[in-house]
Amino acid sequence: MTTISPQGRTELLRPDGSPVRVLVVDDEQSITELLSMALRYEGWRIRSAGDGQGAVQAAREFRPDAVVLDMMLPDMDGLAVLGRLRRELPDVPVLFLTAKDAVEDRIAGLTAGGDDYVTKPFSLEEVVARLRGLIRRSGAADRRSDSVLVVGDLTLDEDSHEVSRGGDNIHLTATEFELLRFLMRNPRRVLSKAQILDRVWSYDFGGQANVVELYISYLRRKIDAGREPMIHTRRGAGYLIKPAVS
Amino acid sequence: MTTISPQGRTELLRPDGSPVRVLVVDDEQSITELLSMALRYEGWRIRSAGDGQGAVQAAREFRPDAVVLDMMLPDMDGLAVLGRLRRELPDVPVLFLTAKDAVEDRIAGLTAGGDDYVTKPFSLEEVVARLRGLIRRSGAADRRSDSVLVVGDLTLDEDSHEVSRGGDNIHLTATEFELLRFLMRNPRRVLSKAQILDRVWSYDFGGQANVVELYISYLRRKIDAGREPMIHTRRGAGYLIKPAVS
DNA sequence: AGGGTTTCTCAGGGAAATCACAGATTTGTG
DNA sequence: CACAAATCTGTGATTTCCCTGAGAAACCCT
Repeated sequence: MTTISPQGRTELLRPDGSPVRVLVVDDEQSITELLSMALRYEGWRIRSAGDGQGAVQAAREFRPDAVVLDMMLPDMDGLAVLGRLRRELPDVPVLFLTAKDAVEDRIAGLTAGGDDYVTKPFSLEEVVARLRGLIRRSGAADRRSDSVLVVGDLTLDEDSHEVSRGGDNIHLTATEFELLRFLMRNPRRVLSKAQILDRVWSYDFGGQANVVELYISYLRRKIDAGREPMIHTRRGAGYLIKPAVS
Repeated sequence: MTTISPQGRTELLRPDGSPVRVLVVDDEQSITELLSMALRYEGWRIRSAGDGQGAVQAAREFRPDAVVLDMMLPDMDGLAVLGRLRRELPDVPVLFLTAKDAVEDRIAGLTAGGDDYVTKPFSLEEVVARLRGLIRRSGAADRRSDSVLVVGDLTLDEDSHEVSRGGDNIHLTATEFELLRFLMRNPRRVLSKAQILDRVWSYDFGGQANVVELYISYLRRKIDAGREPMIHTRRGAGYLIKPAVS
């Protein structure tokens, strides 16, 4: 089921109305903390583990609806952990975290069951979106929830990556797409440049903060060009998106 | 009966609307896990067994609509297992898994009754497709469901392996065919290279991920050449197929 | 054995995306 | 109105990703 929280954010709930449960497994504490924060903010219940042992035990006790699993753990091989997790939780989808350059060798066969993966360093927007997709498709959350975000006459389909405004198709690059998704998931809410940077860019991004301005500019050209603007600047505070008819 | 799930995926159901049941028998646990995940994702109910004993017992209790049976089991000869299964489940189709170099004529005799076989190492796309075919033809699922995929003016017949666009017949190699089938079974959905690799190439494929790019390139030459393109690249995300007229 | 076909690796070229930089523009303030 | 701060955007360098030609190896059929 999808509900609208008092703050206007949408969150997934299980069919019985209880919050979705996610287990996060990574040996770097900074990563588990980062992810836990972000995923709790989505309205999910989070448990984390720092090694394979702990992961298996947490799986047994916590009965998560989805797992985020780093493939590089200190005590066990990622595949071994996966096997043990599968025995505990046969139908639970897994989102793998892998190093950028290790993608090809070990992921083979892993995403076949409908699992998914993201490479480190990731952006939170990416992780959250993938997890939402996995949970949605696994049936842990109500299947009626679909993959299309709508704000005014602007739509964004998370499955097909298609964006259109007033019927016109709009092509976006990967970064533009993620930025717009973040805005559209928080309509009518001012998002600071820092929030956007933390959420849309990967956690190790070391560049200039004005990339956000730059990408807002790109988005405006594609989405607001010649139309009633939907993306607004709140000087000194940030940006927000809302339907054109205010 | 064939239904379209909310996500746009098609899944087979039995005439009474309950999910199709499949028993997977293999002594390598990695294989049963891989298959279980993939087949569950098709919307089927799965039970697995690791030897002949377990298979016979599971057949008795679980009453599957189809069986995937490795012919190399530790405790019994494959033929013996088959015999015992047949006694339990006289009309249930069997998909055999055999080593590449196994004696083919023996298998050929077995498949005469409407069964089928796949050689190891297999691709999931292959197993799923064969299984769907067996189930469809056995009558466990509604027979009205047919074997032709259609996207725009492009059609692909899973039985005859014929592909045509706008009336023109197109010859595809085996790999090209499986890639196109996978795309067409997920129209308008972005599929990552990892997903494609996991699904279309065999589970032990250790090669370069750019075979996917290469085969996409081959497909384009045959399908999109001189026409409105149907295969699209989403840079940084993957590929998708959709009708040309958008 | 031999020719045709298919699968796959490798590597070069090219296009697209990302980002830094800097100057232009806007906005709010006194 | 003038100024400063904040924001916007044009330009181009760099990086990343994708496409495809060429050829080697495996396979298949006769």
